[in-house]
Amino acid sequence: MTAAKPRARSGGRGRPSKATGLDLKETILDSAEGLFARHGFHGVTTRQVAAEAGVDTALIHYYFGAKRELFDAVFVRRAEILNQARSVSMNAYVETHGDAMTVEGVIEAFIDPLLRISQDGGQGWKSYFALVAQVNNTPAWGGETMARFFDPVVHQLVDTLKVVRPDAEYRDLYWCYQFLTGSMMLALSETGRIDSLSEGLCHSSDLEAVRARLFAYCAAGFEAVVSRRKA
Amino acid sequence: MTAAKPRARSGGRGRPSKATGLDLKETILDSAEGLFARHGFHGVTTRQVAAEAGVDTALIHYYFGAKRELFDAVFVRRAEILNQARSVSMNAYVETHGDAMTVEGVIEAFIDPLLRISQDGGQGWKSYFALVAQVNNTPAWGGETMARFFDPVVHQLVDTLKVVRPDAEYRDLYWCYQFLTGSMMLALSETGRIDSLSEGLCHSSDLEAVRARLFAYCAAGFEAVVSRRKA
DNA sequence: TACACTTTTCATCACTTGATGAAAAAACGC
DNA sequence: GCGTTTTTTCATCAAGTGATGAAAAGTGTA
Repeated sequence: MTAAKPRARSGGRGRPSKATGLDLKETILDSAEGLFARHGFHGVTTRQVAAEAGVDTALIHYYFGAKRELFDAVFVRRAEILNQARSVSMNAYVETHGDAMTVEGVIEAFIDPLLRISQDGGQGWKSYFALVAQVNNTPAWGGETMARFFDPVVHQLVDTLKVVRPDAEYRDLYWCYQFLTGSMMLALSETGRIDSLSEGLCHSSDLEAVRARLFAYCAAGFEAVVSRRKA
Repeated sequence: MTAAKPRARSGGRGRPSKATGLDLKETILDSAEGLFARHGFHGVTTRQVAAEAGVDTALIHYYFGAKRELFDAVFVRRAEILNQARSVSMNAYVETHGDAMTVEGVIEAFIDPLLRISQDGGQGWKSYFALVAQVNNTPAWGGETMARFFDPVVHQLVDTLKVVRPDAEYRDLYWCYQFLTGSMMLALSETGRIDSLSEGLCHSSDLEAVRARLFAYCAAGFEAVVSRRKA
């Protein structure tokens, strides 16, 4: 599809295209990311990745080894950026609000970085979120992969929520997190389903609409579960 | 794994194994369902399906044609049962409650049939829900598939909610439905992620715990979005 | 038994898959 | 320039892919 000429390098501008190998590596990761996001791990062949990156098949194995290692490289590339952004956001919220923290505020600090990155980060990030959503729903090996990369920041969320609502049970917090992540991931993956379902009334690419509703939605659901259990 | 002997028929009990073809067809669908649910469409080969069903590869093509048609047969087999159960449940709720309908009641009538079926329907249904969840997060062809089978009952939900909250905007209703379905599908697919995340505190197979929280969670989120937009 | 019909198996095809070793090309150090 | 190392291409392999036609086995009907 987006076929690249075999030897088109880094824009032909600025530095005299010194780094020959490194940006090809990134190009391969970009192509793999988009394809994996659309068709899943097994739905993509190394030849497709190579073709879209404008590169020989063997080069993929030269840089990344086996196909699964390529996938992991795609997954890990943005995971750390993501985790750091969320962690920073939540820490900032805790520091600036102190005793005035609210459930909705904490949830917003947890989700909003992802929305913002998706809005400002270009197509690569959108593909990545679709990829994560897919992995999240893969029973076979998705669970371990998600846990390996995203457990710490989730625990940070749960612990912060526990500070805001000290009488909440951890069981409830974890269940509510699961509900939250289901909604969030589906929104971030922008499947386009809501577009046809609502007959054009909503657009899954309209993350501003998500922002205007998701925080309040999750926070209210959250409070309801916690208080109901308390009663 | 669950290898079946090539000629083990319908339990060896009761009728003298008259229906030779039809129950083999079901056996193939069962095997395909489980494998597709775990590894996705592209992660499964017709040979694997045949092996687990204890059947020759060619028989799959004899009954279902191409691999994709097999997948569609798996998908459609339970979709109608599902839709009817939900439709019946919602109609019953509307009839029995009339003016006393609540948002939470409608949502429960929409979700609870799925939870009940998953609890009482055996492993086949659990696999099926995992499969649907996976399709729901597949950008390539998942959207059309979901729309084709599940749009009507969703519109029924949205319309009923509109009756309960006449001043709500359809845009909000559709967005809230998307949040709801993200949570619901993740819960139904029982990925096991919450088990390790909560360090044993929660179990994704515990649908009773889901029932005790999800309805209230979604309903409260719902009311919050609707009333917030009104203000 | 003979016949028609359906179901199941067997053998195989044309093609794709992930992967590799060796050669070629490019980049680098001097 | 020259030797070395890294990067990229080429040719190819062994295994597996979905699919099919023809034969075999089974089933029902006279």
